[in-house]
Amino acid sequence: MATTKPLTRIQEKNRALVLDAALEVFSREGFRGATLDAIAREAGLSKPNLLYYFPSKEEIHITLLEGLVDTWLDPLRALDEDGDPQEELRAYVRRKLQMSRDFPRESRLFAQEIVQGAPRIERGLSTDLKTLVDAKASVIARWQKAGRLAPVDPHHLIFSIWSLTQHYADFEVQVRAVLGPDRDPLTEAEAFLDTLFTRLLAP
Amino acid sequence: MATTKPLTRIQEKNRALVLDAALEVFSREGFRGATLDAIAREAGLSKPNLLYYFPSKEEIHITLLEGLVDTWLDPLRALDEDGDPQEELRAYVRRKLQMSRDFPRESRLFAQEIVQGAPRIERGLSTDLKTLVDAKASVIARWQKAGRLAPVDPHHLIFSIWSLTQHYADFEVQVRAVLGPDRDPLTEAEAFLDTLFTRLLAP
DNA sequence: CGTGGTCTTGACCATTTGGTCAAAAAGAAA
DNA sequence: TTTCTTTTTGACCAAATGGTCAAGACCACG
Repeated sequence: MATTKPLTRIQEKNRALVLDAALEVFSREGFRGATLDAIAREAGLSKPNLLYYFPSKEEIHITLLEGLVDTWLDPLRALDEDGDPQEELRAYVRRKLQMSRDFPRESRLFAQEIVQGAPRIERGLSTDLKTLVDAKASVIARWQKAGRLAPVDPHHLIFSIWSLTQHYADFEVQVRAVLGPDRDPLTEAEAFLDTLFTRLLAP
Repeated sequence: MATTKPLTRIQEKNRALVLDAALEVFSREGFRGATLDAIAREAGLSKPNLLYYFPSKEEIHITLLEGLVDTWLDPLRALDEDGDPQEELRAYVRRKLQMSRDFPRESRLFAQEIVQGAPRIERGLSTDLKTLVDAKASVIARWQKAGRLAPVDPHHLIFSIWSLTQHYADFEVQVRAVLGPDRDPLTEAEAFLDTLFTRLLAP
């Protein structure tokens, strides 16, 4: 097992610097489009210096994605079976939308990875992700069985939340192009999605 | 203006061959990840031969995207003001979902382009796309004013259709990973989305 | 046939890019 | 200061990649 040696202060700082720069570049250019030079420049380090902190471009990418999946699932984890079903789900939508607002780069990085067949995170997909989603789908199913929620397929309900919220981060350029420069997509989306899910979830 | 010379039969055939191969490779690997060698191999041509039909990698990509935007908007164009509002919109959803089933590569290619900021189709976005969407949004608004549709924001309604339907093509790997191998995502989606929009659109 | 255009390709090239290395420049510890 | 470790970098390298070119193969048609 990896006997993770404690990182020095400089290592701590510079690894974070690299990861942030890499997030910026990877999310903008994709894995293949991102160059080590570009990441190094963005991080304010020389290329060899960058490779002193990470052994390879791929390693940076993997590190980034691994940290991501967890954060990504947090809002779903917070779904509480003991709460009010409709309010719990609407709150989930709001949390996801908030992530599109606060972490668009992360959302796009993740989206690009999935669109390309998730070559670097298959593991996390079929295990961690599926496990959690199945568990929460069961919660939703129980709510429905108790008549507290409309009987729509729980898995697809979750997909719909993902797609509707992430759309505003991943396809931001398109949304802005269509709405024009004077409208605020995310604020409007919040109201729209609240209406949508209120109508969808009522028993 | 481009005095488009008539293409020979061989040109016709091989250009189509190249475009199909390019669609396959671009949609799988992204623009930067796709190599001319890979496209040539997929097309069954030599690299110089490929470049005999298209002057550059970028030109192939652009040709592909231009042909795409139109096809992409067809289902929306078909939205008919004189039809039944709810049925028209549900039919639009079905058509878009059908495209996710029939043309997932096209969907993914388009998605990747947008996620990366649409560097190669900005023109089409702020003109063609916006124009058409604004027009159809007006149609929806009139339907709503007549009390034939729930008063939800027309633009976001259209976004929701895009995101929900394209999700099944663009994030197919994720959807399959979560649903497991025995479920058919698209068939289930059709039923789910029909329910969703029935509930959302009722006045 | 032959001839003029179309199509195809092997060899080649310049640039980009991921990654290495040895040696210099900081730090830390004494 | 001295010494030992950690950081930093300029110079390089090999492979990959987009693209060129001249010459040959193929083809239509008078």
